[in-house]
Amino acid sequence: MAITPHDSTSVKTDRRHALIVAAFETIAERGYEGLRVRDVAYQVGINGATLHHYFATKEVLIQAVLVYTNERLHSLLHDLAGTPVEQMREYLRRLRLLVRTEPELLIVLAETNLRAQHGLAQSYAIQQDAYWQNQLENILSAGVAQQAWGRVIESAAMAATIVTLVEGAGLWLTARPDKAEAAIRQIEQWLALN
Amino acid sequence: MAITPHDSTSVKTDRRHALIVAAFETIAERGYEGLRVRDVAYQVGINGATLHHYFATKEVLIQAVLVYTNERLHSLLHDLAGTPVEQMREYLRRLRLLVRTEPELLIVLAETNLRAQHGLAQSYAIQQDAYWQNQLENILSAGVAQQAWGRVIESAAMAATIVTLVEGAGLWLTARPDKAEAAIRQIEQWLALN
Amino acid sequence: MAITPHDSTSVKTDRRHALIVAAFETIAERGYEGLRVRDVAYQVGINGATLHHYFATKEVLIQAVLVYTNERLHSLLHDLAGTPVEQMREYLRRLRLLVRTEPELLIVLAETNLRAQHGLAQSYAIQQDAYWQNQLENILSAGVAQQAWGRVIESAAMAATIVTLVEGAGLWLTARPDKAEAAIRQIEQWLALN
Amino acid sequence: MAITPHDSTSVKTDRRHALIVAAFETIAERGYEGLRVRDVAYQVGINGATLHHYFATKEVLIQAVLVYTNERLHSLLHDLAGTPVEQMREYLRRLRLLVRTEPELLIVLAETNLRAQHGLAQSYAIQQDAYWQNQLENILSAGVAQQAWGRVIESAAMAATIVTLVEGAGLWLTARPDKAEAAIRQIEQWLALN
DNA sequence: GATGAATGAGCGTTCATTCAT
DNA sequence: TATGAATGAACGCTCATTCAT
Repeated sequence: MAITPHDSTSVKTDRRHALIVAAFETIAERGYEGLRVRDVAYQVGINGATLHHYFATKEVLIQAVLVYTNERLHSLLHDLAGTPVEQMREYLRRLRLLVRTEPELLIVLAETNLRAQHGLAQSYAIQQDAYWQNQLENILSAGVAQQAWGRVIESAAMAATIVTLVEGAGLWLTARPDKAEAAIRQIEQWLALN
Repeated sequence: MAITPHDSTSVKTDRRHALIVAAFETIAERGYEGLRVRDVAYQVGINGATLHHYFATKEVLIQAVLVYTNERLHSLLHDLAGTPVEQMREYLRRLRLLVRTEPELLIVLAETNLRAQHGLAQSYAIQQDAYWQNQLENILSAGVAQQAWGRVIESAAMAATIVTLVEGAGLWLTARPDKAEAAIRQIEQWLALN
Repeated sequence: MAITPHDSTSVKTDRRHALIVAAFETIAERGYEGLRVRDVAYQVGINGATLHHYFATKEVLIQAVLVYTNERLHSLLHDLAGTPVEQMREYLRRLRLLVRTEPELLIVLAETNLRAQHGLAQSYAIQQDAYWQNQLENILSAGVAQQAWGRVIESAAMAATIVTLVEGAGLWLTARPDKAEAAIRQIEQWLALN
Repeated sequence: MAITPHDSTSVKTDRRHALIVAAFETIAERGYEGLRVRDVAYQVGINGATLHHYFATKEVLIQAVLVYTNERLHSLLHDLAGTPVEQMREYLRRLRLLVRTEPELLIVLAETNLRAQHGLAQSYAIQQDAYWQNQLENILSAGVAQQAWGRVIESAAMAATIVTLVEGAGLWLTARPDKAEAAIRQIEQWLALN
């Protein structure tokens, strides 16, 4: 049987990751308003001071959460195969799953975008939002070339609308999760995917 | 005829209102995260302790801001006259004006709805959101009866979509005000108002 | 019998003064290294947070201690009457008294000057030191004009030497108080005052 | 002939010495108030924890700095040859050089003596100070026996004055280096060495 | 009603020290 | 010997709230 030494590098990475996730969950649950570094540390079973080994300041931790959040969000766009119609169908399928199993993601996204309106990490938020919209636009315009959507649509405007709508639904994922479902159904209708 | 001095009741009311407005503006600028009762008090020229004569706790002040915000928001729906088409046209005109001249309103709405996801004043937020959506739905269904929208629409879904879309745009009013304009234009297109 | 209401202004001034004195004494006893705002507050019987009502930051408190220290030190130079010889005699008498009854003053002066070498409040320290030296030089040169010192002295150099010597003695007031006495005796000898 | 690698004892000694020097320089630059063991360790290229292999506690490191400082200071008294006049001339020449090229030494001495007033390593400071004064007194009294100083001086008092004056000048080496030069010139004048 | 003073609880952060590897 | 990880105790400071005047 092979020796499987615990790789010390990954231990550190793991703990960093655990802290990011704990902070992420705290933000989802209590918002930035309720984020306390001590609590985050306790959640992963370490002392409040130890957290500063991994993240020099609270703000650095938050930035790591931002990256984590956008990575997860953008991963919904990865490896979409087939025709534009198939790609959008798959994308909306993933979105639906996300809303049901990981609503925290869209909540944290909302928290982050709102925070950006007050100047914190604003340019990063804008950039990530633009990336999302562009990716959708690419799929949509490919479909337009094939007259795939069953009606005339303007790719850029539709992409913007989808993004804004999903972001708006993210504001309500705890209190009114049905709003997200309604939004997704609406998108399906616009693209004649139902 | 007797002199009618500014009676003390209205003085109190005025000051309460001034405090609500100051809190509202602070939330718009810095978010709930950056709301300090002392700052609010200083903005209206009173001592931080004096504020507690008007609002027992910070939370009570915030609730008053909630009421104020929703009143202003719902006032966009007041006195809409004429046909459903005219009513929607007027409503969107008002919305456009709001976005340009008082973006704070939608920003505070976003802050508030997000906060409600963490359990604070959640039922109130749900109720106000439902009121907004219902009012729109009423206009839209009246239009449907007259085949006013140039195409087949489902009133309830359309009302929900409009509300969610505007709320989503509210997340971006500082960093990307163009998103709100795009959303409104999109709504006009759905309703064939352009 | 007259009513003697407790003047609220002086209450605030008194507490500010008490905090300055408490900080002064802490510095004398433990140095800047051992100065804790909480301890200072507790010494005057108030909560650590309350101290910040009177001094916004620790640094502001320290600056107030600096002013207090230099005022007390320079007060030794006030109202020196008579001939230059009499003035110096009186000055050294006061210095001797100070060393015996309030050695803290010269210790805090040493702490402060040393701290200034690391850049903190340096210009203030230089200015206060220059004032001290100038005042002495004025007396000494007046005496020179009257050939009062029994021998030829160079006023500026003598003033500088006296100041530096007293400051050096201040480094030892706890462990070797005799060094201050020796220094003063030495000065008397230079000026033929004994 | 066998290879004689840098034996481990001297490696350890070297590193200890490097740490002492680094601590010494940090104290000169930022005072005891600004001394951080981590910083000292990083300056010599080791981890903060590793420093504790060489010095069990911060206080032990500081004591080593004390010894180092006094050794360097007393080395100015080594190998003074010739007549008392020649010895004092040489001593003051060295002192002048020290002030210009290694002001840190007198600054750290001041920091250390001041710290001793608060009870830390007090007896050691007293002892070292006494040694310095005695050595000077020996030279001065030898000169007195030869009527070397051009005037009547009291060896013990003069030695004490010189030490205190130099210590006082040490308080100002950064902000007012001219004070040290003035002090040395004054000493030369007292001993008719100019 | 209005205020200055006061407070307790808590916050993000620092740092000398310990310890398993 | 050397280190990264971890910790407890503390620090300066903030803030909503209370209270006597």
